[in-house]
Amino acid sequence: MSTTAPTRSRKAQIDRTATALFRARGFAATSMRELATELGLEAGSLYSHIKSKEEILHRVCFGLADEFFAGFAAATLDSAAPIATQLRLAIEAHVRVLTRDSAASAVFLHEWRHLSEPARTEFLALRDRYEAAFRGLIQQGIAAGELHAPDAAFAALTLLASLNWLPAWYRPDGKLSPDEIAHRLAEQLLNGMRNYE
Amino acid sequence: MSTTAPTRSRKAQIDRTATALFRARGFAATSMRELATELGLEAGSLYSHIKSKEEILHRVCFGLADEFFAGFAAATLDSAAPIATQLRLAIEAHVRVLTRDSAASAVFLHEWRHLSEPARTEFLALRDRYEAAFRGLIQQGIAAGELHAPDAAFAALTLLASLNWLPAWYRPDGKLSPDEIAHRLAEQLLNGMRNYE
DNA sequence: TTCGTTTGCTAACGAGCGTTAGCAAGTATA
DNA sequence: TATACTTGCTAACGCTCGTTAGCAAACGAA
Repeated sequence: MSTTAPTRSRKAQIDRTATALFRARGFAATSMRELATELGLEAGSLYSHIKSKEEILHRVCFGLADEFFAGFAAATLDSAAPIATQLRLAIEAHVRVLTRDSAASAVFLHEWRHLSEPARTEFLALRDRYEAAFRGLIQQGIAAGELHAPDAAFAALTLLASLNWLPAWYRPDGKLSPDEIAHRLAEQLLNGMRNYE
Repeated sequence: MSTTAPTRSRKAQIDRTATALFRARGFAATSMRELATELGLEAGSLYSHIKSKEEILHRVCFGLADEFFAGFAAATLDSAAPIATQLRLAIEAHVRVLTRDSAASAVFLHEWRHLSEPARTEFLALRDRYEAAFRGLIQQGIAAGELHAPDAAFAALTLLASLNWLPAWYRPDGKLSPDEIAHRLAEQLLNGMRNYE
C-alpha cells in the first residue's frame, strides 16, 4: 500500500489542479501544457501518471456522480420518515457535496458534454436517474398530501436548478456555512417567498 | 436599405448557426471550419462577413443582455404596482427571453467566460447589475411586507438559478407554453412546495 | 457600361494542440 | 547490491486551430 501511495497522491494532485483549470477555463480551453506548468512539470511528464486528458474529466464526473448517489441514499434510508424530512435531508446532502468540492461540482455540472461516447451517454443516464430520484420523492410527497405542485417533474427541475447554481457563487470563506445554506435553500424552496399575514 | 439587407441576413445567419454550435459543443470546442461546413462555406469565407470568432460570441452575449434589461424595465414600469406583481412580470419577461431563443440564452449563460478582456469584465458588470435589479425588487417586497426571506441576495440568486436552468430542458414543442412555464415558475417560487391544509 | 459591394474560393501562415518514444535519475524493497 | 517502480525530462509526431492574402464571379446602382 505504501508503494502505491505516492502514485495516488501525484495522480490526485493532477486531478485536483486539472479540475480547478477545467472549471476556470473550461475543458476544451485548458491545455495539457497549462496544466503541466501549474504543477511545475513539462507536458509530456503528465503521461507517466494519466492515460489521457479525457480520463481526468471522466474520473471527476463519475466520481462526483457516486457522491451524489451516496448522499441521496443516506438521506432516504429511513423511508418511513415524513417525505418533507427526507427531501430536506436529500437537499442537505446534495449541498454538502456541492460545497465540499465546488470546483469538481462545477466541472460535473458543465463539462460532462466533453466526454466522448459512450461515457457521455452513460453520464447522462446517471444524471437522469438522479433527477428521477428527486422527482419520485416529490411525487410521494404530493400523494401523501405533504407537498403540493402541479407537476412533480417541473418541481424537481426547479429544485435542482436552485441547488446547482451554488457552485457559481459559493465561497468557502463566505458568511454562510454549508449547513446554513442547505437550511435556507430547503426553507425557501419548501415555503416560497410569499408572506401570508 | 436593400443593399445592406443581404449583408445583414448573411451575418445574422452566421450568428444563428454559430450560436447553435456554441451551445451544443461550447465556444472553445467549435471550430470555424465546422461552422463554415454547417453553412455550406469554406472557413476563410466567413471572414468576408465577420472579423473574428470572438466577435460572434460578443454580439450574442451583449445582445441578450440588452433583451434582459429591456424586459425587466418593461416589467417594472409601473412602480406603484404591488411588488409581487412586478416580480411576477419580471419573471415572465425573463422567461420570455429565455424561451424565444434558448440557444442564445444558453450561450449567454455559459460561454461568456470565453470573452477576452475587457469584454469579459464588462459582461460581468452587466450581469451583476441585472442580479442587483432583482435583488432590489425583492428587498422592496420584504420592506413592504409582501415577501419574506431571510436574505434578499440569497433569494434573488435562487430565483434566477431556477429560471436560468430553463434553456437546459426547454423544448419549443414541449407540452408547456412559455407563458405557462413562466406562470408555474412564479407560482412555485412565490408559494413554495409545502402544503398547508 | 462602369463601379463598388457582396460573396466566396484556394492556399497558406504561424501557432498550439494532445500525445508518444526513449532515456535517466531517484527511491524503496528484496 | 540488484530489481522494480515512480517520476520527469527532451524532442518530436501529425494534426487542427484562427486567420489572412489574393483573386474572381455575381449583381445592383449610376
